[in-house]
Amino acid sequence: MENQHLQGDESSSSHALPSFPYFAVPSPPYAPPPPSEDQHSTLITALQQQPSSSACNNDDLPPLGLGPDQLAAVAAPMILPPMVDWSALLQQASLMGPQLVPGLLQQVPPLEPLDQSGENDGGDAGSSSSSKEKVVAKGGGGAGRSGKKKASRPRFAFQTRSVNDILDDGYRWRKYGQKAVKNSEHPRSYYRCTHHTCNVKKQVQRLAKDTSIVVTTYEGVHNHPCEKLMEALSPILKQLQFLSQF
DNA sequence: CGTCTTTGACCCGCGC
DNA sequence: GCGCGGGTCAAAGACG
Repeated sequence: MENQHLQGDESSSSHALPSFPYFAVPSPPYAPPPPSEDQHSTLITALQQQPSSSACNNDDLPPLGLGPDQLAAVAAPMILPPMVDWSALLQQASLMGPQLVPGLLQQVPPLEPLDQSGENDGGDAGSSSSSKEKVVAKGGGGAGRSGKKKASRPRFAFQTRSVNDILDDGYRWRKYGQKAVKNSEHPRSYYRCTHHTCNVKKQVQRLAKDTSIVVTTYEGVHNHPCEKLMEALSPILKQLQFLSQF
C-alpha cells in the first residue's frame, strides 16, 4: 500500500511520494521568479468557497471551478521561500482555515453557512454519512446524493509547478474519481482523505494553459494530525521536553 | 488479503 | 424539458 504511492503519476499521495521539486508559480502581479531545479518554493492562494455558478468559464482555471470571482478574491499570493516545509505548511493551512494563516494565506470573506446535515468543516462525519445515505440507486453518486446542494466548505488552491500531480502534503489520500474536463486535455482527479473520521477532499488538475502547473484544491479541514508531520516533529518535541526539564 | 486505482454509470444543478 | 458539465459511487481489477 505504502509503496503504491511511489508510482509517480496519479497515485494517492503519501509518505513515500517524491516530494520535490515544486516551483513557484508566477502570478501576474509578480515578476516571475525563474524556476530553477533546486528551488522548491510554491505559491499559495486561498480561495473562497465556490459560489456554485459562474465558475466554469475561466480560461486559466476552468477545471477546478475557479472562476473570475474566485480569482479576484485571491489576494497577493506569496512566494514561499525555498525549502519550505510542505507538510507543516499545508497542515497549518488546513487546520487554521483561510482566515488564520498570517502572511501565508489571505483572509477571505466569511464562508456561507453549511447546509449539509452530515458534514462539517472538520469533515468528521464522512464515513458515517456515507453508510447512511448510500442506499440510493445503483451508482449512487451525484453532486448531492442526499438531495441537497453541495455544502460550502473552506477551499484552498495550491498551484505548483511540478512533474508530479500529487503534492506530498503528509496526509494519505484515496482517489475516488477522475473526470475529463472541458477545455482541458488533462483529467481532473478527485481524492479523499483516508482517515476514517476525516472528510477532507482535494481535486488535482493541470492547468490547460500551462500543463506544467498543477492546481490542487483542498476542500475542508483535517480533523486529525498529519502523520508525517508528527513523525517529523516527534524528535524535536522530545528534545524540547527534555530541555524544558531544566 | 487488504488497500488502492480505474472507470463507467449515475445524479444533480444549471443554462438554454 | 433537455442537454451538458461536474461530482460521486461502486464494481472490478491491480498491486504489494
